[in-house]
Amino acid sequence: MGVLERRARQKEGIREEILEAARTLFVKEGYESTSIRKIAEKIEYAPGTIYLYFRDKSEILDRICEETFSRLAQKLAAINRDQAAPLDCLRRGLRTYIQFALDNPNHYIITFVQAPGEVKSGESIRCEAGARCFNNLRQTVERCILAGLLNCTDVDEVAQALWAGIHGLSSLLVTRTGFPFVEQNRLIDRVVEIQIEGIRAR
Amino acid sequence: MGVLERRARQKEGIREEILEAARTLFVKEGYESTSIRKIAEKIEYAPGTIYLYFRDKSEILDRICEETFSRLAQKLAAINRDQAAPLDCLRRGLRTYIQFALDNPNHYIITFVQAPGEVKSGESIRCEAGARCFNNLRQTVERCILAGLLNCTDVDEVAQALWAGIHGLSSLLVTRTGFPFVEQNRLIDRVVEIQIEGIRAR
Amino acid sequence: MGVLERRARQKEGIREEILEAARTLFVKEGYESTSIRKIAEKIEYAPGTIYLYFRDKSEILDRICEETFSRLAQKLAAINRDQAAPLDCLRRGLRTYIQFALDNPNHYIITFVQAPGEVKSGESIRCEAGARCFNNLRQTVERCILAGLLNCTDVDEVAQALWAGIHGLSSLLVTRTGFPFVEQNRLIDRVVEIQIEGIRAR
Amino acid sequence: MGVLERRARQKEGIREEILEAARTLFVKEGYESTSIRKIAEKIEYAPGTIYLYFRDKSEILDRICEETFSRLAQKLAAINRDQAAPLDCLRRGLRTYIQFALDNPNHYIITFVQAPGEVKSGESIRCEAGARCFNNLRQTVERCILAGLLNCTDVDEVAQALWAGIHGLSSLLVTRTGFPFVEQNRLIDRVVEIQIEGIRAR
DNA sequence: GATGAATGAGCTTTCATTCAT
DNA sequence: TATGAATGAAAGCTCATTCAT
Repeated sequence: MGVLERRARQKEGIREEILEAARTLFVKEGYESTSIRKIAEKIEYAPGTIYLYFRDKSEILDRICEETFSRLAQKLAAINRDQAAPLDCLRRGLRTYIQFALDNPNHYIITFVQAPGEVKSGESIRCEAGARCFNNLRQTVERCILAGLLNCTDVDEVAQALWAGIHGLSSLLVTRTGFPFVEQNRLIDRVVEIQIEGIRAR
Repeated sequence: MGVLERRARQKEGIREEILEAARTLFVKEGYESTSIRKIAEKIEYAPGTIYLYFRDKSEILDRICEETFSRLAQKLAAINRDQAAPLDCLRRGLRTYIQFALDNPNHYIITFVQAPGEVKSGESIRCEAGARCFNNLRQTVERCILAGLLNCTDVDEVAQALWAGIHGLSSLLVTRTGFPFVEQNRLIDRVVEIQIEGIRAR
Repeated sequence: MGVLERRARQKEGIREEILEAARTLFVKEGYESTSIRKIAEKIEYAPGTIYLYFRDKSEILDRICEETFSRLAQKLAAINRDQAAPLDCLRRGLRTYIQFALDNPNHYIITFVQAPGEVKSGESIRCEAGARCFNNLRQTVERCILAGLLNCTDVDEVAQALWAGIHGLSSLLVTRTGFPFVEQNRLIDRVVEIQIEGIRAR
Repeated sequence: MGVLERRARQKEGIREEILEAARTLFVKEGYESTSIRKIAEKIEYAPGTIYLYFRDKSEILDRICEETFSRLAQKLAAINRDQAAPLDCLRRGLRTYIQFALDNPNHYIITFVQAPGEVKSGESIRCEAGARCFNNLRQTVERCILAGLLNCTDVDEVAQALWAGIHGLSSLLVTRTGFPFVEQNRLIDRVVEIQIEGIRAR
């Protein structure tokens, strides 16, 4: 891409370009191995330019995580607003979560998989944002319990258990790409059904 | 004890010290952020000394992963050999896996959580070793299916779904230590029961 | 030299400064013993700065050799174009070669004296460039042979023998500076005359 | 080679083994790139053992050079003692020098080619030893002059010019092994004849 | 806003050398 | 005599970051 074309880009788009480039590189090379230089090269700007948009490298990571949480929370909130049968809502919520991970593997890995200890700053921010995200799942579970559909009445216990199930599948699918998984949709169906069947009152 | 023997033990001791220091730092700071210098400092040796025991940095990681897989595989194999009711075996296998993660959080994170892409060398070795590890779970599932106890007859499908469930819980518990989980044992019980109830034939 | 003075230097001169410093050090300390740090120190810049101008250490060496070959080839080519008596051309060519070595001892040592085996990269490039350089001498010899002036008609044999003679003198003069040579010009005259007399038809 | 065989070697042979291994490595890898460790490995001893025989690395280099000069000087002295026709003696001296270089390329490169500046210690020793070596050639030249056979009566001037010629050929042949030289014996004959013809009185 | 030259600290790794055994 | 563990220094190189322009 030539200089002129680059100049023609929307100026306010640079921030997004940086985030996108960083996201890709953070996952492909790892956060530590991704240098500001490489990000700058990818978007064809000088290294110094990055610092006009972000305080430092870790802030880029923070923004990526925030953005991820926010987008996932939005998707889950939409399901919450749905008036369908609670158990169907829950099922759809689980699927939505998994699908989000598959659709945004880079986002997911950076935000949900990488151990927080690997990153210096912004941890609390991300945890709080993660909690907001988690609350959507929690509310759907609550509706199921209020409707007497579950075999356990502790909202948090169930919500956390479900989160564990779908996070496990999501993280394995996006990080262990070399593993010989059975056909993906079948596996997703199975995991979701196990969770639903496993909590249903009988 | 002869001089040679004592020397050999001393040497072995330093090796272990290095591995232990590395394990801690790899998790606290991440593999990339952990420098040989920092490991050497922690055990109060000169940086060069590390190279008397390990070819390079990645070999340290390889040894840690190998050790982890090997220890977990051993635990799971023991359960496989048990002649108890298949479903009980399975239940115990799931618990054992989770407990292993809780007992060896550093091992678990490095080996199972960190995205393989973050690490250059030894990947295939670790993946193969991981597969061996997974096979133990698979065999237990097979026994359950042969006994007609499950609602699904695809061994791999079930085994992978179960792995997802327990890996999800394990990784969340060891990496999201700041998250307000419900009482740990209760959560573990719940997750295990969900998986078992979710696959049981009715 | 102070910081201000350094700042005042032409930016485009830094490349040359690096090359000059490297040339000196490569000869004084040897290529291997010359560290990037030492080069940087000599020109009063940070080590990393070198890498803004050269990909790595061997590229500095490559540039120095290239430059040397190119400059010598140019000088020799000029003599080739001369229409004087062939034997006079040849005599002048030999003198020019020796004078070049004396005028650029560092260039000469690095490019012609240091054993190629000591250096890993760029070897073929330098050998090829050296061959181009040698061809100029070869052409002058050819003219002498075609004019029936020599006692041997094998162009390569004569050219290589002459090269040996003048390279021997050049390399001794620039490397064995402590040796009690007779007065330099007299020695040069003698060597050149020996070569010319030694190949002349009688 | 096993440990037992190694133990069986003559103890006083270790010094020689070290020198031989060092000689090979110094030329193949360069002095700087040859580590004490590599020398020790090659002879299957511990690094520390080297220091029982040599004060430091540079002393190894010194001993190699000394040995080389001594052996060459011996060969040339033998020719000096010969009572043949002076010019024949000289011719044989030149050939002997070149043949020595070809027979001991490693020795020759280390001692005569590598710029003295590349090496820190022992320089004066080697130069002095080199001078002793040179004196043999000088004496043969003197005999030729006393017999009125040469076109120049300055012993040093002629001797140094001859040294230049044969050193040039020798160093090119042993260092530029990739260069497409004409058949070696023909080239040697030519160079020797050029030197002899170039100094002969007419 | 954007540049890119420059820095200083840090990296992994190798080295010559020492010394207790 | 010989070992080999250990060291401190230094290597080549990359980094996040700054700042004059």
